[in-house]
Amino acid sequence: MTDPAPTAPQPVLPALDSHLGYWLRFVSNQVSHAFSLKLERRGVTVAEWVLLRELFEQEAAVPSALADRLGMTRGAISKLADRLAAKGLATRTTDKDDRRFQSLALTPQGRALVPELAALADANDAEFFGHLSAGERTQVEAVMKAIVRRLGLRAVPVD
Amino acid sequence: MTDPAPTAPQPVLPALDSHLGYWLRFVSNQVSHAFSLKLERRGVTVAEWVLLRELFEQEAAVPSALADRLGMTRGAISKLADRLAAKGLATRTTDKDDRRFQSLALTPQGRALVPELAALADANDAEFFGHLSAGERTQVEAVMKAIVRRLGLRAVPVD
DNA sequence: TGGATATGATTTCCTAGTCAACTATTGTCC
DNA sequence: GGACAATAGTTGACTAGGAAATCATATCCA
Repeated sequence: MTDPAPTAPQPVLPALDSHLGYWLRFVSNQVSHAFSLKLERRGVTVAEWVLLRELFEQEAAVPSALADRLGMTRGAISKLADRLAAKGLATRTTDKDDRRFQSLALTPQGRALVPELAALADANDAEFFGHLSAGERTQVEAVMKAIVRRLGLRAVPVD
Repeated sequence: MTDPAPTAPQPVLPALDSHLGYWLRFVSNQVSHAFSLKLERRGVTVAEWVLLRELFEQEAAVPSALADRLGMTRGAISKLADRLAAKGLATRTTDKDDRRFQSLALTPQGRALVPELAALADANDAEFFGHLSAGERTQVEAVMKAIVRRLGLRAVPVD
């Protein structure tokens, strides 16, 4: 660990880009950012899109279950629901039987919007990954799924 | 586009997890989150780590150049520098010749800390990707690098 | 019945960014 | 030489989220 060269005072670090995580984050950030720009033109954020999509498939959903599923806090869901409601895309209704519970549901506008946003998501994915060969695609996807499985990860990635 | 089945009112969306970007973000988020937990124990955030690392290699750096390189605004760098200074990890000095310019540099504590954090980064990467075969690693890395190159992306991924 | 407890949602405070306005300094060019 | 443009950094208003306290409702059980 001696350092005889007077012109090289600091030890060398392992290169940042030697980490696979670095490249993943790099690409992933760019993909997300590009997508957020597309969504922005429709007045929607990525988090909002994720929630809208959940509601589209569930018809009506309980906020705390959504929080679990999306890996967000209940507080965050609460505010997100506020925003969606303000935009006229979703509504809250409190459960008749147990008034602690709410259910969130899409408005007709919200329901109409989701497929359009889904098309943007498809386009975005194609933009970044469409040129990959089928082999590359499945290989990368298999590796990612294996990691998820191995570590027992859950939760839809939001941000 | 008619929908004859009364029990299936909504059209089906392309599955979210059919997107490669979905899996990338999923894994990438988990990697980042795990890393942020490790850093937290040393009282450092991910953004701070990235900046510290840059300073470690550059000896002294101009804030606005860093902002460019890290894909952050000058305002963010300014506040980040505040925090690093408050923690005694970096210092600001204004350029003698052009007093608009500053240069940021690590303090001895900052310099001492970086290799420790780098070890955490190594450990984190190994935790998620260490079990991959050399072939898988290089394959995934090659695909990511190709995407970066193809789209002419720059900027170190921070968040 | 009614008080402790549990649970869902909201609210408040905090952090860490962006954006845009602002300050300070330097350079330009008449 | 002096007004004005350009550039670096800072600041303030705003946004989105997390953590923890709080509010509302329901359940349990003595």
